[in-house]
Amino acid sequence: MLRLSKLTDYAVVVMVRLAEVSPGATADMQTSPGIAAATGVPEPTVAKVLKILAASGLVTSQRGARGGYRLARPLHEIPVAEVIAAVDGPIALVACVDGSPTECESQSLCPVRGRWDPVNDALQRALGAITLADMSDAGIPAIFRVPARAPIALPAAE
Amino acid sequence: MLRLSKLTDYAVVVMVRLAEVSPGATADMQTSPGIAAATGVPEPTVAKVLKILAASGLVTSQRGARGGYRLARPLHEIPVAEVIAAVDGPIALVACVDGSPTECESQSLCPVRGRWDPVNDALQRALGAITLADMSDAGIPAIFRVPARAPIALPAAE
DNA sequence: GCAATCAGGACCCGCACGGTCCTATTAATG
DNA sequence: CATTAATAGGACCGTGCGGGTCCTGATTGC
Repeated sequence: MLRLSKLTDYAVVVMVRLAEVSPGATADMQTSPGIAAATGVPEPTVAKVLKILAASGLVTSQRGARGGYRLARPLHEIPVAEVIAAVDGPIALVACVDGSPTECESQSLCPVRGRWDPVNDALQRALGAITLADMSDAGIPAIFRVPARAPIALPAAE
Repeated sequence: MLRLSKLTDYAVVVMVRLAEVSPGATADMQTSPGIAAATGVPEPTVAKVLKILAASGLVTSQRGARGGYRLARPLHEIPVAEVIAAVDGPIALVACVDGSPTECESQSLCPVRGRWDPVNDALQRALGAITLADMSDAGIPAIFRVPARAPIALPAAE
C-alpha cells in the first residue's frame, strides 16, 4: 500500500484552503462548515481533521462565536511530513521501528531489526523537503478551484 | 499511516536470506520451509511472499522435487521500491493519483488533483535509490543473524 | 510411480480507518 | 443575563482490506 489515509489528504486540502483566505474577510478565521462548503468535504470530517491539526499545533483555533481556525504558519513553512505525522502518526514503514507500539514479538528472530531505518530516514527527508506551498502551486489548472461554495455537493444524490 | 504491510517486511527478510546462502550460485535453491525455519516467519506466509515475488520476477522458481527459489538479481541491483511495488502495489500516497483504481468520485471538487504527484515522485526516487544490499549491511550487529535455525532466545533482552 | 515442491487460488478473521454524532465548553452578541 | 455560534473531545459503529491459513492442482526429480 504505502497509501496514506484519506484524512491526511483532507488535511492538505483543508490547510491549503485555510491559506486561501477570502480577500474580504474581516478576520482570517474560517469555520469548519465554511471550509466544508468550500472544499466539498463533509462537514464532520472537516471538523475532525481540524481538531487533529489543532491538537498538533499546525493550526490555531478560536473558540466561541465568531471563532474558527487559522494557519499557525505559512504554507511554505509546513513540510508535508508534519501533516502526515499529525494525522497518520509517525512515519514508520515497519512495525519494527523504534518507538513503535507493537514491538516485534520475537526480536531474536527478527532479521530486519533496524534495517528499515535508512529507508525511513530517506523518506523523512524526502517528505520534510516538500512543503504545502510546493503542493499548493503544483500547477493546479484553476479548473478545480472551487469557488467557495458547494452547489453540486452531491446532496444525497444516490 | 504510511506503514507498509508486514508482507513487504517479510519479503525483505526472505530476499536477504535468499542472498545469504546463494550469493551467486545458480543451483543453490532454497525451499519455502527452509526459509521459514531460517527466518522464523511462518511457513505459509513465506510461501505466499515467495509466490508474490516470483510472480513479479524478483525471484526465480524451480518447480518439482529439489526445486526452490533463487534471487533473480543480486541484492545491490534490487531497489526496495521494487519490493514494495511487488508486494504492496504501486507507490501511491493518495487515491487521487494517476492510474489508481478508485478514482475520485467528485473530481470537480477535488482540490488535490495532481497535487501529490511531486510527493509521490520524491518518494519513488528515495525508495529507488536504496537497494536491498544497503539494507542488508546496514550495520546489523550480527546478534540478530540467525544461524539458519531458531534455538536461542536472546539473553541480552532489554 | 512416488514424493517433493511450487502455483494459484479460495477462505475466514481481526483490526484499523472512515465517517457520524453527542455533549460539554467557550466566547461574542443582543 | 440569556442566547447563539463555534470548537473540544470524546464515543460509537460499519466496512474494507490486510494477514494468515489451507486446499487443490501442476511440475519435476528420483
